[in-house]
Amino acid sequence: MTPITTASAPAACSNCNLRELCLPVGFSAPDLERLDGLVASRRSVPRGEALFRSGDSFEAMYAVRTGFFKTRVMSEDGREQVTGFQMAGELLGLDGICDSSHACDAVALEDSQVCVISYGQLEELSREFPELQRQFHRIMSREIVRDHTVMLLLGGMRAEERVAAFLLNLTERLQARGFSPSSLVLRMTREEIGTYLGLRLETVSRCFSKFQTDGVLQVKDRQIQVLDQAALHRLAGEGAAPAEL
Amino acid sequence: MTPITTASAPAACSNCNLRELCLPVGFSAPDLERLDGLVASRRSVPRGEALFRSGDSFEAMYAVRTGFFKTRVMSEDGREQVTGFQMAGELLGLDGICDSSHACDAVALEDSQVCVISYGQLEELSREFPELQRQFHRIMSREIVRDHTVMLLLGGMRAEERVAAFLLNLTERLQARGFSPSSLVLRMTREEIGTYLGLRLETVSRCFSKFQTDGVLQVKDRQIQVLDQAALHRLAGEGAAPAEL
DNA sequence: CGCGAGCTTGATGCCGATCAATGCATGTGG
DNA sequence: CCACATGCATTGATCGGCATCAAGCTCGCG
Repeated sequence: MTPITTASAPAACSNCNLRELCLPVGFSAPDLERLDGLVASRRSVPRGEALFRSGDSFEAMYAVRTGFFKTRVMSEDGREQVTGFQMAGELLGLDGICDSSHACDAVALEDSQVCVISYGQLEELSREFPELQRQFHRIMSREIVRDHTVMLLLGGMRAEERVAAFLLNLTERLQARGFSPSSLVLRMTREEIGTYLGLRLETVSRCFSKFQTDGVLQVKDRQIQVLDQAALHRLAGEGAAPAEL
Repeated sequence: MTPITTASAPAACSNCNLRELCLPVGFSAPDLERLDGLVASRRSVPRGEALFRSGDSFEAMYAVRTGFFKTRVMSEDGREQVTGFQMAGELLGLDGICDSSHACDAVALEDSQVCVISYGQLEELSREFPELQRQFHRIMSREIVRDHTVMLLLGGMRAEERVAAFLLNLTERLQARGFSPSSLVLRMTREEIGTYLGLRLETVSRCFSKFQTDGVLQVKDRQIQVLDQAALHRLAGEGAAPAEL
């Protein structure tokens, strides 16, 4: 159902530069090699293609190696809700475990590459390596906590707060990957942002414009400069926390 | 920080009538006894008290044995978002794994009792019993999928759709526990429902009234009769699915 | 009995959806 | 190279759903 390019390379966690963000956090060099069996192969997903779709049988999980994804669920009447954006080092497919078939679509927003992680392998290695078991649980737990934060956002925040919180979250994650916290390129359209935040694309656009005239942002298409991070924090509802960076 | 009554009883999964809903799904009788070490103790939580609070250090998870809970997150400015309601057989505390401290509050909506499940124990037994490992992963995965459904609801549905979907979800879960799908007693206030659904309590109340005048529900305080389940499905956004039950 | 918590119902107003027009890239085929 | 289509973004005008404010009700309880 998804016959997509399958580029096989000598996949290995032990020499991957994402290992501090991904599943093998906290592994020492010797153990790391034992982990290499975890990643069966890699897979390329061209921009716009789905890595998996709702209903696909669950066979593996995927760690983003390069590129950018969105996940989305659909309602019966065709409405789309984006449930998250995933970048390098983040795991996709956790939704598939509970009933052996995926519950959402994962779509590449740019040409991407993922590591294919067999769930069966992960189960086995988890029994052998408590550290891996623990880390996997942490990742699932973090996803739950993240979802609760989004529920808070969708349930009660107004448009400007949502957009500010969204941008802050993006910059934090980019920063953890070594990028500047003040300059970013959006990988998604205004509509996709809106569908994530429970807003229309026009509202997202207006927020960007407002933030720009207020001197908080510099917006040029998808290129964003954060001019006043403290203000962004304030807008997102945080109690005037002084940015220490 | 939460010195609450600690009623110790001979806790055991093997003779628990919730074992088909809870962690030990699919265990045969002999293995079940090995699982009894999982539940260290039970704990009673009076109505209105917190089982744990955001920031509490994470030491264990909890399976609801009797009673009813809500979980909630707070924003810095004091707004509350209810992230879920939990009934018998459901697990609380999964949010605590990711950074060893809880990220939400769990509050009893009526006098309740929970089984205390040591996370350390669960890790160990998971290595020994692949079935348990699998079931635990399924539960976390299901929580993620559930959260995505709520995001869909909060992101795009209007008030009546939200309330209808909420009621349907409740009746389904009650039915899985052997209760009637057409008669239920709400354990929570209108305000708590609203805070879950991203609505004000007045709006929730108006929806109930509307459903009643439309002949879909019979509402008397917290006592709800579902008169037309098919209509409720339609209202929740499903494409006129004929209820086969 | 009186008080307060929770619920219902009505009147008004605001935020963001909706509708609509324009601009601006990029791509495509004549 | 131009004419045209297409996708994405911006901006304005109007509208509607739900929040907000307000009043009164019911019920349980000290």
